[in-house]
Amino acid sequence: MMATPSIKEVARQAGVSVGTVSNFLNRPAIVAPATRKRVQDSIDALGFVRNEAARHLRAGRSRTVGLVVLDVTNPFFTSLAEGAESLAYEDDTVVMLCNSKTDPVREMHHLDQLEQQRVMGVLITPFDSNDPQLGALVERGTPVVLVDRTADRGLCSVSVDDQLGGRLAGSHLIECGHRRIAFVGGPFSMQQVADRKQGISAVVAGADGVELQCHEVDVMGVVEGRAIGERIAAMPARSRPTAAFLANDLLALGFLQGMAVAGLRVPRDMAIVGYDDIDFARAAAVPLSSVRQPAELLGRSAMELLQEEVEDAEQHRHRQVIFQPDLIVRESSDFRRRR
Amino acid sequence: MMATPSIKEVARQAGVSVGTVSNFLNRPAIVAPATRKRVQDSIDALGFVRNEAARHLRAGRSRTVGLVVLDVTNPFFTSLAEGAESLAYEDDTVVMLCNSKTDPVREMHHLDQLEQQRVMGVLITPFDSNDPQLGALVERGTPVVLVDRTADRGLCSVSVDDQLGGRLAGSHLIECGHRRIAFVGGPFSMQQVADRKQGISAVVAGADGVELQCHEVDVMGVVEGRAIGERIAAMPARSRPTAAFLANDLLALGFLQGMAVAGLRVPRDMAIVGYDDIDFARAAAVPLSSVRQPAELLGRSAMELLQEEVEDAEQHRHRQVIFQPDLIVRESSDFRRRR
DNA sequence: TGGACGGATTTAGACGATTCAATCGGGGCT
DNA sequence: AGCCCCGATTGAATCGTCTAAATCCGTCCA
Repeated sequence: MMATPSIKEVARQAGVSVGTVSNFLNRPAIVAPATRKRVQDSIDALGFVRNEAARHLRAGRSRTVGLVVLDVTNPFFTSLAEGAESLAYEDDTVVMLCNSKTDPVREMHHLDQLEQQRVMGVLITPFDSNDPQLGALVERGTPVVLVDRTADRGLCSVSVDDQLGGRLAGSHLIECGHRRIAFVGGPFSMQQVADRKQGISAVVAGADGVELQCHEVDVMGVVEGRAIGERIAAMPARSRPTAAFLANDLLALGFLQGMAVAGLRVPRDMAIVGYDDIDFARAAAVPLSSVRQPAELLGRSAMELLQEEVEDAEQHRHRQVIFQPDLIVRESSDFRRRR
Repeated sequence: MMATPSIKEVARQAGVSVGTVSNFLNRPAIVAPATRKRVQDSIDALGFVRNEAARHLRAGRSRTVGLVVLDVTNPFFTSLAEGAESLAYEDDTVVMLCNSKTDPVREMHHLDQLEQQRVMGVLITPFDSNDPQLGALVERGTPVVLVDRTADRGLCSVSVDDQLGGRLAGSHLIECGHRRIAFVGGPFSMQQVADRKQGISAVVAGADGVELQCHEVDVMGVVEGRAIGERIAAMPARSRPTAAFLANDLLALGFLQGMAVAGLRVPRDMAIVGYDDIDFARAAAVPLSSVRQPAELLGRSAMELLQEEVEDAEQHRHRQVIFQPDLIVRESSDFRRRR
């Protein structure tokens, strides 16, 4: 039951000082080849594994980045995490994935833990970007990059133009001849959702005789989408919308299921446009039109901004990067309704 | 640009020694109320945050548990993580969620990182439970609990009787009158998949005139399920299976989509039984029959075993906990075929 | 031959929190 | 008044690694 050996035991076994072992680990070039071999052998023999906590303590900062997302089960966020991780990997840092589940309490808990761990930085899709807790974290010196949300104050952020996304979806549906359109998303207090709503509202307002019905949900998941779908399907055909724009693809997939259950055909009876363009969207029973966000790129860029800030904190200038969304038209909305 | 204050500055500001501050943090009861207040005030004033790395170094072990899963996008695993996390939360420990994506290289990388961080322990659904890397980790003293997989050697594990699950699904389909049944899953080298297959094979072998077709996939996701579904749907009705048992619900959902695309009705033309009973299963266009695994309980139990082992490493005896699965029958298989 | 040079290695603190033995101080008891 | 006791507090050592400065030891050149 020997404890994990430390650098000290490696040094003793190899007949060198701890400094040399440390040099071997960090700057092998300055260690003589013969010594190098002896140290390597001792490391192998003892099964030495670096103690990250000690390195971290000494270095003053850890090699871990916290990534706090709203929903790990949403492929959009896992793609995003993928992107962040791929960059981190090259940089020999670790991403700690935290799931806030759109719950401010959980979010806070995670932020606490991450701060105690003195993470290099935090990438976060915050529930509320004006959260004082988040502000305090920044205040105390942890670099924070907002993800999928535009920073207003002095922070870096990486986001997608959600209003444009909303406009793209709206214009498309209007062009297809729809005059009663539903918007589903929530909570409306979330900036992303509000922006997408505002986007479609704007184009609807600019078109004659087009009406927009908004439905708010607490959580944007499949189950909620299906429930709303069934409710809308139950409306009399006269007043029922003929198209729906859902604020994410999970909602849209659920909505699609709701249509199937209610016996409405997609896209003939109901056109559907989702958001995010996750893989499921393409693979759905009726392939889903969706506003694509470059999820992986978002993750990569956020990590890039963070690395930039960490490397040169002094003269770092916060930047807000904004990407453009694309509308991907598939079968679920591809039906030209006659006026 | 002040650095984060340490316990030392808190002590100075409060006019006490560092020992007292530490006592305040760890054993507040033995600190005099007046002192307590002064320390608390200083902490608030300075915005002190504990340094986890230092605690960890001193304590010799961290308050983090690594959880390595095969696929974070699979709700089964996120439920499982949920369960593990809920217990960890009570115990003031942190769960580090790692996604191996069914890739041994990624898995290894995560194990390396976790070991360097000297995590309290690792909960893992390994790609291959005989991985020497995993053995080495255990050898060097990190407690490991296998999840959703039964340990053979000296390890704790928490799993579900997958053979029973396979038998349940098989019996059900046979009772419904099906004589040509497909099994889809993969890779077959994974124990869980192999067991489920073996379970259904056993009951099929015990029934007269029933035939089982097995299809192997690399990854058990929606996309793969749909592809297999379309392939099977394309078979001539004469030889096409009338029922399918899928080794997880993602496959089953994809398979269901494949049926819809091909114009086959579920359950009339094709009965479907999935595995895991994730939320999507109930919410699917045709509600999915599924073999339910108590995912959250699995996570909780695994964490429990780990905590047990950590608390009393000396006289800990490894245990293999096995739960029973339940078959949940829903519409996708609820059709009594005449012989 | 002596000194300077330079590469390889060692030495000696940190880093921040914890812990335990040592000390302090005040109150109560004889 | 003297002493003891006990709760509260302090001080110092420790965890494992890193780094800057110091040392060592050949070698080369003047």
